[in-house]
Amino acid sequence: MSPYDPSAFPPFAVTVDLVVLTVRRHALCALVVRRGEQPFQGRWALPGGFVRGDEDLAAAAARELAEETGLCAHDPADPGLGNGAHLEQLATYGDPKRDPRMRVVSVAHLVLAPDLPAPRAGGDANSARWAPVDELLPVGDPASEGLAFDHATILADGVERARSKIEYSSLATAFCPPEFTVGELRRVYEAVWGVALDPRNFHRKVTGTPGFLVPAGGTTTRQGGRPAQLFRAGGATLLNPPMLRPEV
Amino acid sequence: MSPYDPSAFPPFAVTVDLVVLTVRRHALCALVVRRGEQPFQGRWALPGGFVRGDEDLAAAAARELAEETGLCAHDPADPGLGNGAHLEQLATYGDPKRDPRMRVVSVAHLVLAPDLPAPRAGGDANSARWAPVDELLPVGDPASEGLAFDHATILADGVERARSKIEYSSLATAFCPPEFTVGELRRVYEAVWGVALDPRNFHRKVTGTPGFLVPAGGTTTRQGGRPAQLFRAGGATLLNPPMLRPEV
DNA sequence: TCTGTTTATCGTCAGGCAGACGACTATGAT
DNA sequence: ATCATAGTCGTCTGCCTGACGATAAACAGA
Repeated sequence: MSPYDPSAFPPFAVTVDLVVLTVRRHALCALVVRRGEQPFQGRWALPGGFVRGDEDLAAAAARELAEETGLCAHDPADPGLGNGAHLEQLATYGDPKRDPRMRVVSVAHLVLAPDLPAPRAGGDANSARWAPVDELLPVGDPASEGLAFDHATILADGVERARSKIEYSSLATAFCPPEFTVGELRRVYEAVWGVALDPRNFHRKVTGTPGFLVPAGGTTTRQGGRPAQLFRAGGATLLNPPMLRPEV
Repeated sequence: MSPYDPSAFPPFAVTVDLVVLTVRRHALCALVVRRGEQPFQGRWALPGGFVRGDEDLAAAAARELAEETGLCAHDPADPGLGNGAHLEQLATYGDPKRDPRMRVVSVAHLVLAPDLPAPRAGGDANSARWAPVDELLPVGDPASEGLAFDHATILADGVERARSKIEYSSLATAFCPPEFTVGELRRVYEAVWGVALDPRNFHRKVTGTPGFLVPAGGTTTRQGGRPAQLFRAGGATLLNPPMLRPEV
């Protein structure tokens, strides 16, 4: 490797793309924005943008997230609360032909957020929306007429990461408001995995895992039925033994 | 986002860095090369290099791997055998100050390889070696006088990925030669996790998991003691239920 | 007010799996 | 022959999970 002569390496553009997931009305949804320019003009795409010259990758992702949703990203290292969403790096996509205009390497990030009011994208309500991932990812069709660029692949990878990670971590609480009931948490698992879980066994599992949930000292009846105890996410981040995703 | 005016985004250099892990003499080892130039001249670093202008990220990683070790990377999508090592993307590191000379974004990849003969790095036997990861990662000291750049962090992330991934996948077989015994596989787990496992329970677990191991139809006594049956890695990639890493 | 519906929560029971560990087998070394 | 080393098969016990019965506490409507 020779000294850093600018002609010794090809120049790349580096972007961040965001897979922002939430649970709305019992469905796992992703944030998508409508493209206003070529290529893929008019098509839906994942939010994202260029990394600035003096900016860390995670900072760029957090900035884009704030610009698109107003969410304050929550550094995993910082256990501060608030309305912070979970943000983590997902993977990097750098196929030479993924953008027809130039060489772009995109560092995708995964964001898990509680259910939010309608997204705001530059004030234009028509240019950003929450879409159920099932609509964005038609079965077995990673390159269909869906999302722009390779964003269907990125979204699929993000969804798979979320599905597997809630198995062995307490990350599902990132989809919930600060205080939530066991039933609300169960509906998160059901929406993300697309399965029905036994309420009694789920209750036993989550309340029996030390450090997973801490009582918040109140009840709510916002789901109807008998009032349910309110909990906050506990300090435990790793679930051992994991919550098993039901087989096919 | 304006049209792609080259002045609208800062130029980046994109590199791949490799965390190449193997098990030698009961210890988890990583491949490191000695830097011949500034900065960090004379220090050990992870192998890596620039991504070419028309090259995919995985292809760049496979090319660097072949250049450094002669190993043929093994695309996870292609279940072909041979001496192919497992290669997967690890994470991307893009702190603006991680390279003092310029803005470099590095896409780290993880390689798991069976024990190899001594590495060859441009014919200079003194410029590349297998080092036990315990020596490269002094306890609680991610920024010590060890590896160059942020490579200690990258290595730590790669080791942690390997440690957790052999729990729920059959990836540990990537550390073994094409035919291996249950005991050899167990010693892989013991080296990667740094624990002792019960040979009887381990044998029951791996032979009882359908699709994990297939008999290769022979025995060997290369480890001493009673001859052991030889196995090949089966088709199953996911271990369910996982192999549990013992608690502290 | 009574009754049905909804959701939450507690209990019971059987099967499966993991950890601890005993027993036996088949090699090579001394 | 004896020992040391590894491999392989079993047993037992405790824990966890899945299936599911039963009870509790709210609301809606007759």
